[in-house]
Amino acid sequence: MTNKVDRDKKALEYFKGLLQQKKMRLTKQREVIVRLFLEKEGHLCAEELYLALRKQYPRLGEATVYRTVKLLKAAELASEVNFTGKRRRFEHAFGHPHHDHLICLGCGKTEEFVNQSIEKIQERVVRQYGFAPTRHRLEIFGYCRDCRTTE
Amino acid sequence: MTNKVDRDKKALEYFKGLLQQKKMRLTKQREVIVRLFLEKEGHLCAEELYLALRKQYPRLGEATVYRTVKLLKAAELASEVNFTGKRRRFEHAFGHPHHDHLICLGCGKTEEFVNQSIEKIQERVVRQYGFAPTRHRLEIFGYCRDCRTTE
DNA sequence: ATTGATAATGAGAGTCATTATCAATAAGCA
DNA sequence: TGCTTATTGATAATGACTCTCATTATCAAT
Ligand SMILES: [Mn+2]
Ligand SMILES: [Mn+2]
Ligand SMILES: [Zn+2]
Ligand SMILES: [Zn+2]
Repeated sequence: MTNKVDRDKKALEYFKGLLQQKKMRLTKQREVIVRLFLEKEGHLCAEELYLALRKQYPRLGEATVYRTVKLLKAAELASEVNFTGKRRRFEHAFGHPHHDHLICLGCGKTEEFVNQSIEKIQERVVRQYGFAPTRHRLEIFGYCRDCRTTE
Repeated sequence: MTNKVDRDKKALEYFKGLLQQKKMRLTKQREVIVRLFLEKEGHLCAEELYLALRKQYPRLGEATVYRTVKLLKAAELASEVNFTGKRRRFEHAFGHPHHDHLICLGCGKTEEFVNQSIEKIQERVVRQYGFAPTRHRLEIFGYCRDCRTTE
């Protein structure tokens, strides 16, 4: 049962390893962006990371955050979600297995779920179509317990 | 077994009815845009409709197409999809029941499927979370029969 | 430690898809 | 056939990135 702290540490080490392997450099900027991304939970966008970091690092550029977040995705430390059609958001992927989402249209809250039966049936579906899947997303929009009208 | 022609005719009538009901006007532009949308199959975007129509109607404005397509969605004649994160696309909704998608990352082709077991299990999932769903999307990305490498 | 090659950064310009603005036009009812 | 006003088309504006490029910083080799 690895806890968050351990996982984040491993994730960072993994990221550093990848950079070396690809002859990319571990810059101060990349480090602080990755650290903040790992520390925070939920679905973050580049701008949020940028705004949170600019206080302590006023010289940090927004483009660098966009670049780093893209890098994180390529490194599979982050996976992208986009529920609203507006901003791209990123969630932890390192040590976080696949899951699907319930998205509340009232308060914006999201819940994660996994259902093995659904996953299994999907395998059958793709087989029927001769389709070789690489990833999928199942997103259910509606109203959470707190937001649904109780009538 | 209503055929496409009948369904499209009904869809157009329904649209006209809605306009009247909302004291909106049935303009020449709206009519040709809706007609083309209904006539074409697949996932269309505003630009494609615009480009196809500008030949015959060179004075048509692109903004009008964007506006009309939004109207079509509000009228539930169209439903929106966005597989790539780029352009918004619209597919027929009138007389076309819910379905999910297989999207080929090789050739861009999409296939539609419905699986009642998956739909049923989703109902169980949302019940568990006290969630009141309004809609969902299940999109499976990968490679179709023609595009998958046969190794 | 110092150097040097070059990867990365920051500021701002550019892009793309879409939306807003607004004067001119045209539905549709009287 | 007017009259009211919803709608249009041209264009400006916007949001969310992405690119450009001169400057800076990393890091392997000395
Ligand atoms: Mn999630
Ligand atoms: Mn479809
Ligand atoms: Zn809610
Ligand atoms: Zn294909």
